[in-house]
Amino acid sequence: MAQDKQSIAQASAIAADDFAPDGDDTGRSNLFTIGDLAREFGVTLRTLRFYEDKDLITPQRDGLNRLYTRRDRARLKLVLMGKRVGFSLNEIKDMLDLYDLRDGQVMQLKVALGKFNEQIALLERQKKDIEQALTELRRTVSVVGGLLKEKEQAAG
Amino acid sequence: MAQDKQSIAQASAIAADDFAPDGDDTGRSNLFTIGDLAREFGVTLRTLRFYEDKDLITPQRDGLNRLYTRRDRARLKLVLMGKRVGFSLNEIKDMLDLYDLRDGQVMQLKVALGKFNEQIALLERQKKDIEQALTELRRTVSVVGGLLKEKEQAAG
DNA sequence: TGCTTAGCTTACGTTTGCGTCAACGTCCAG
DNA sequence: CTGGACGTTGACGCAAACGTAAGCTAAGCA
Repeated sequence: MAQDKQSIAQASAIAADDFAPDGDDTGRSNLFTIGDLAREFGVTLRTLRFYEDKDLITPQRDGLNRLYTRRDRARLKLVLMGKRVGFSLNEIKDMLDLYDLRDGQVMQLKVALGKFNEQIALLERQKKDIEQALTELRRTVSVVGGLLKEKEQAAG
Repeated sequence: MAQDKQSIAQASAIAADDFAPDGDDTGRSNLFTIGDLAREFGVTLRTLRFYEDKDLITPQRDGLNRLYTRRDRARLKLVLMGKRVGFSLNEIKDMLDLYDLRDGQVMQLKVALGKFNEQIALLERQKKDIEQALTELRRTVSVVGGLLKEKEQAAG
């Protein structure tokens, strides 16, 4: 089953800002090390490298060392949000790529909106499945519980 | 995400009978071929062989061909029910093995009951996770939807 | 100089549940 | 004799997301 363990950690919500054309890169602390981001978002270094390998985030380099910009950080935020709501990394990549095309902004937002709605439908189905499973389990528990009572009385 | 596709097909409910000491094997049609069971339960041959490989079901042989008894059939039923409610094949195997020990019947039923309740708790957690994801997605949809309206108005 | 911290790359391992060939054997109807 | 239907045993493939070494580098500091 999915949605397993640690659904804890960073659940930094998405803001309209995260969908802005290009995060204002004129602040001060604009560069992060891999460790910085890992700590901030509660992921491992391996994870960040993995995401890079999958072209989800593409930090610059200072020699060999990775340097993440605010834009990278924003992307990571979107990736993690995507994961939380059940998208696969591939789906997330598709959306981010689409976003990068920037063919007018509107198109991509519409596409994303579509995927979000699909995902909502999917999650609702899963929720139903789980509810059915719960129903069956509870019924079974009562059946088995009944048997147990009998047995214990008989043996008691 | 789990609970994916085909949650359709055979959802033959569990009855108290399925937990009986040993299915009365004195009826007539007591032997089934692999194809029989596959059709009856809507699984593939591959699946049944796979279950055998995992020691979930251990049919006899007629030469090379598998022959399933009513007991095997009952086990299969339990396996599929276990799957429906989210147990892994390993967990299911553990329970079936335990069941086979038959150290007094009561003990195993108690253990199973415990696992069922754990699973109920797990599913409830997953349900909550999904609900949270849904909440976040819906919020995001409204945010993105808002952005879209703005953009479309601006662009006319 | 030696330790610690932080980072790097490469690459195999893990888990779950089968799908999908490949290459044959067997038996029955036509 | 031939073509299906039904069955058999391997055995590789896959998807997802990293974990987990192994082995190396470079900087900082005590």
